[in-house]
Amino acid sequence: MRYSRQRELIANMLKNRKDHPTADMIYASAREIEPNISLGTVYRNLKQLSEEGTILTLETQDKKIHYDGDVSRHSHFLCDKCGKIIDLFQPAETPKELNQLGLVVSSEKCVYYGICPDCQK
Amino acid sequence: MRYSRQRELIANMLKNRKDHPTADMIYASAREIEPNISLGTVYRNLKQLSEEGTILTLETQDKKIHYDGDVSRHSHFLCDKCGKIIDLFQPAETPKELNQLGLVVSSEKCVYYGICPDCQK
DNA sequence: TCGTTATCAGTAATGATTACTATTATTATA
DNA sequence: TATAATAATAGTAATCATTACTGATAACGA
Repeated sequence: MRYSRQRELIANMLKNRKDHPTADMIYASAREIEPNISLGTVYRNLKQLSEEGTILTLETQDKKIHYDGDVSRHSHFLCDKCGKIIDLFQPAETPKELNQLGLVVSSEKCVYYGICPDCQK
Repeated sequence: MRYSRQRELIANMLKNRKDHPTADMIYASAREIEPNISLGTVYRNLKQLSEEGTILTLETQDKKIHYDGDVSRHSHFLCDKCGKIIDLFQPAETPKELNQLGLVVSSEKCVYYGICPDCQK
């Protein structure tokens, strides 16, 4: 993969913020620094960076993909009402500790990613 | 919520199958029994049923929502290559046990849902 | 049985994401 | 350092899963 100023900008922006922005939010921020960057470029690079493992994705109920520049091991809390995303770093991931953070948890979704036995052949 | 033949059909179909179909897959199956059911009806009812907690959703990388009629506590394995979804019932959710199932796990995503402190006020 | 209204079928609209194309920028190599 | 090969880009059009809309139908309490 070749170097590109646009990709570097996008990656750095994600590393320097603690929220979980969508593509259009990143596009808006990137425009302030690189006024001619296009939305397609943002999408393409977000896809590349996430496939590389440089950033993470978070598929939520709002039909938009949220991106996370923090690839350290942590989970997320998603508010069913306002859609807010809260980082959960260990060891705050037991029902007790979640309650102590003031979070009322109603459900939990855990997904593992990798290669299945069929595709390993 | 009123009774509807269409909603009952959709719910029953999901309860009776062990895969994780998308809306259009459910639409196709439903058409075989209820030939005039519309795609909009399928989407509307899937949304209602999942908001109720009768069924679960699984947001994957393929941009389609997958539905699961099994609401018992379990996780999922998602193959990065073929997109296959595999149910993981406890206690098969430790790295060791996942390996014993022949699954090479490269990453893991855990999300909790509920109401955040702000929205509880 | 009747009135209210949730639900439906069918279709149009939405909107996030991807594809396309001519141009520009990176990088390996002479 | 100049050059050729080709990723990557900006700008725009297309895709397609999902939602919204509308007039007709069906559930169900009174």
